[in-house]
Amino acid sequence: MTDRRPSLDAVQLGVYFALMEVAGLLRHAVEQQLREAGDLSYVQFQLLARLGLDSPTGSERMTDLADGVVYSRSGLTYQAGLLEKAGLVTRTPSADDERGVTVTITDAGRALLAEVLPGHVEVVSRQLFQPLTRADTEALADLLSPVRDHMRSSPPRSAAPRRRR
Amino acid sequence: MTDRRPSLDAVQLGVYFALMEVAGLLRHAVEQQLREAGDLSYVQFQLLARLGLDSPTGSERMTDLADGVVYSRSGLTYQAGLLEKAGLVTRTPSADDERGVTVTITDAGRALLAEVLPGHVEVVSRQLFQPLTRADTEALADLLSPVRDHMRSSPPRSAAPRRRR
DNA sequence: GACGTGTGCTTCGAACTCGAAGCACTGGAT
DNA sequence: ATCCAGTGCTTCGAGTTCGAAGCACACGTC
Repeated sequence: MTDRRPSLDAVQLGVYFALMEVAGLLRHAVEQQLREAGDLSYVQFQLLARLGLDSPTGSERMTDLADGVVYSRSGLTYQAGLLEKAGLVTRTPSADDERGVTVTITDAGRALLAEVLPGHVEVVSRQLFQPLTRADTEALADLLSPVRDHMRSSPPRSAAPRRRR
Repeated sequence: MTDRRPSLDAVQLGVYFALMEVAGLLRHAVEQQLREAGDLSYVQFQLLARLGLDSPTGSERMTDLADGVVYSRSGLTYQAGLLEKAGLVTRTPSADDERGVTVTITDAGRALLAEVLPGHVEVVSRQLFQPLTRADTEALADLLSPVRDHMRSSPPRSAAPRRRR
């Protein structure tokens, strides 16, 4: 019988730390650029990108958005409020489910997104992909995908068990 | 002449998003475990781990710590204060440089670190490495290392230009 | 050895973040 | 039809985060 107690060897620890450090540094670099280019926080950019680029309709429900960007629901309410105040998105009650709120990107939102995107891409390109060959990038994609899928299968934040009353 | 304007293709975009999502989800999972096991935030754990595991002496200067965990200096002052109040680290003026502050992990800090580490490792192991083979892990290590080194070479946070007076 | 720029850390205020609790609607069971 | 547990979102309070400004020391030049 093998050791049930999982442990991490040096390589694994290295990967873990490197992953977190890379993500942290990248996020930082990106955050700075976004702040300068469009006065957006990273989260706000993520929300706009998700609505403007990933979603065919430009709309999504709050919870899906929150899970998509790995963010707390209450935090999303706050950020969505800011974006709405800035006229970049609109919030409307969902058609089918009266509880739900649908967030939709506005034309102004799309315009701002288009404005900051080149610089954003530039930073990511330089920081993340410069040291990687084409083949490296593809290898990385193949390695990260299963991990992401695996992690997603864990119950998402929104499914956090509620306190028993 | 190739296009000077960097752009990201679908694969690169996927890698970028996957990377950030994986890091975010992993951080979350780990954060929960740490909170339950030892009432530590992720940052606090990182600080203790860096002092207790990476540093031979168990000490490091504030700025190095801040850069190491990708964190603002002022934030580090705050967290170091909390850790000190909890008796997990000590802060003493540096011997050679009167401006510097050396942070050192205490025995209590080491004890707590040892206590939460197994659970931490367990979470990382399950969330991050379960879908990866041994070879995958090594490949990932080889891919992330150059990226991390590349990013580190950019001026660190602490070197942020100060406002001209 | 006095000056002045640079660096290390802290303080400060404002903004952000989170989970818990609360409110509103849904959908299945009775 | 009524209940009630489940879900979607917001509100709330407490804690955290950041950059800018401030203070103290270091190290170069003169």
